[in-house]
Amino acid sequence: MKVVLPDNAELELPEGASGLDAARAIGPKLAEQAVLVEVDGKPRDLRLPLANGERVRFLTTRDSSDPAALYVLRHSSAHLLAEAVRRLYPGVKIAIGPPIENGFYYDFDFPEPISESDLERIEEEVRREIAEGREWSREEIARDDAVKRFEAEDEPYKVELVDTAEGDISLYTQGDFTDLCRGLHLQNARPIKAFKLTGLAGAYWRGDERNRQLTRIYGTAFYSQADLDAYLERLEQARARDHRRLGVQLDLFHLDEISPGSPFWHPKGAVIWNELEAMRRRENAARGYSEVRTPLIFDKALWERSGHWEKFRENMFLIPEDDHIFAIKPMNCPGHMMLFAQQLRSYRELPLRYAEAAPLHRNERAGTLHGLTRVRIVTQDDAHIFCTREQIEDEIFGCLDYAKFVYDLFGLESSFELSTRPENRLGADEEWDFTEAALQAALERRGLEFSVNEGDGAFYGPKIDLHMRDSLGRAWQMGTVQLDALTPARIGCSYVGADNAEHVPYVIHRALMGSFERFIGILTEHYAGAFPFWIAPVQIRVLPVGESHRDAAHELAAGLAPYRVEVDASDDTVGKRIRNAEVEKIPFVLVYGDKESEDALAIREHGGLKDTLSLQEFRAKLATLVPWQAGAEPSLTS
RNA sequence: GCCGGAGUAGCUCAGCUGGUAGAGCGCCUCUCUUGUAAAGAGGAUGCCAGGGGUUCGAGUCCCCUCUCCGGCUCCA
Repeated sequence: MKVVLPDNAELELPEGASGLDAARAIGPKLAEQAVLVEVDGKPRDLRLPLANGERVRFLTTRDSSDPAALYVLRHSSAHLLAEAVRRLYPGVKIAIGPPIENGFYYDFDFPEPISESDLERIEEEVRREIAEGREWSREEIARDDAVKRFEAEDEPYKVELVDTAEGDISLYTQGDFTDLCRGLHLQNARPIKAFKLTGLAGAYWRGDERNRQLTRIYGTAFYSQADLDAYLERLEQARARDHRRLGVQLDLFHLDEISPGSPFWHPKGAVIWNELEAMRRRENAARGYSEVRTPLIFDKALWERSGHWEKFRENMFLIPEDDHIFAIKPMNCPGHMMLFAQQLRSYRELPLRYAEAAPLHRNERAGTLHGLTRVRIVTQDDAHIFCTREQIEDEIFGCLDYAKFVYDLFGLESSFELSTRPENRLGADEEWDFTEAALQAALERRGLEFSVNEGDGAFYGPKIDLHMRDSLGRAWQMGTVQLDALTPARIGCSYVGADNAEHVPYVIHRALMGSFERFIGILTEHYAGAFPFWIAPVQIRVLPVGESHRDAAHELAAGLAPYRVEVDASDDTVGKRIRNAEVEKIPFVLVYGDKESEDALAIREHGGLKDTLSLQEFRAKLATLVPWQAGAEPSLTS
């Protein structure tokens, strides 16, 4: 048989030859260094046979940053970890140990709990294994034999995995350790040049909290020590962008245990908030939304009608009052629907778009709070659009266009996800066919790349979510656009159609930034605290050189209205005051002394770029930095 | 809610095996009046998260609670 190499050359091989055989046929060095073979673009274990006509490409230890090559390295590292743990902790049961984005983990059921201090000795044991040398071999066995084998070893988790595994059962063995595993694995442990255990955590068996909690050991591995060092360095830098750290450093907000998950916004943080709020109002007005205000607390009766009482009560803050109970709203929808339902509505009023950025409260489970990204007070840039069936696609399109406008304004990279009908749902399949198609059509019409999350929609309709990552790579949901064909009827929303009959409107729930709290958290990390001019808490700082320049500096600052300008007339040296402004990440510093005048301002941008401009020129430059002043008037793209 | 870790000055952190608390930055005062990332000198600052216990004596050891951190689970 023949296989095709990347340069299109054909390689003649005996029937049934493996990837490793092919590598040997090309050269001993390649065979030694190969870690996997890509067949028609898909990774395959070197030990598996190739077939006639397949296009092959070898990845070697030199492809040290290739995700597939790292995956193999880390998968094998996980097996070394399991071997070490079994040797050091007799009686431990092993569960699963896959490679993940930046490393790998392995889940164990320890007879006695272990702590972080144990990691060091486990790590040493793995290093010893690597030094001693390990080779992996692969075998395929019958399902029954696999069950017997793991029962004999008293490995109940493995038995369960064999039971639910699909396809052939394969085993990989290194040293005296054999694991149920689909692969792929290295030929031997030599390529593992850097190995590090990074953490310890609890994790439920099969990700279900009703199951037993296992101990998960996280680690990472690289093809070189330098790669590991670089990875740790990147992590360190990412921590410097962490909004929780920057929030305190830049005096934006703080949290206090007197009200967990509820930030205190300091003056500088409030400036950012208010700029976002101004943007929200300006855009909403331009895009045909009406601002409304609805109560913060409602009688439990409303939540019973909306369905929240049944589904969301655990997350609601309740206020008992004599013989009935109020609840602080965790969402705006019921209030907006009450508002809609208060009058007899005509189809001529639709689409009707209600916007409200009210503070919502959600009693999140203890242990889930996280800086600004997981809070108990959630101020969504919320809106509800009441529309007819025919208007759905256009309205979804409008939401997506708006979302894109907001994200582009900040240069944020987001991913759109379409979530479709869940198993547990209400409504006929034809209805879901229609609504899912409408959402997809809107996504395509707006030209957005999106992924599909099958079965992850709400029980009342499909949705489109926007996700972003924080500085440490954790994904957070930001915006959401959801179609709801159920709640409006429950609250009693209806309108009179052209046919003079009563109809229930569809409602689109949508928040684009998501919440101000989370959005500012993500923005802080995105900009590493150096906010763009238009939302910077302090936009310009004027530094009078000496005492005699202070009055002129104040005049200059006044002349720069309405920008947010401060004069730093403290006794510190000019050098120190510049440093302070840099540390505070203020966009512009004007040093004002004998050499400066309105015709010649000494301008320093954050980062050190210097320029001399007249006041007029400087103002013209500033105007270009404010999106809606620079002629970027909002417009519906279509 | 679960597993593991941590809470010391406004911030970042030191405080070994128990003997009553420290540094740098910041803050205050004084001197200097500054030219593009740190002038100099002096000073103040703590319920050592909260509560209970062991001890002659607890920041340090034990127990409980709260909060935070890393995960898991959850997340309309």
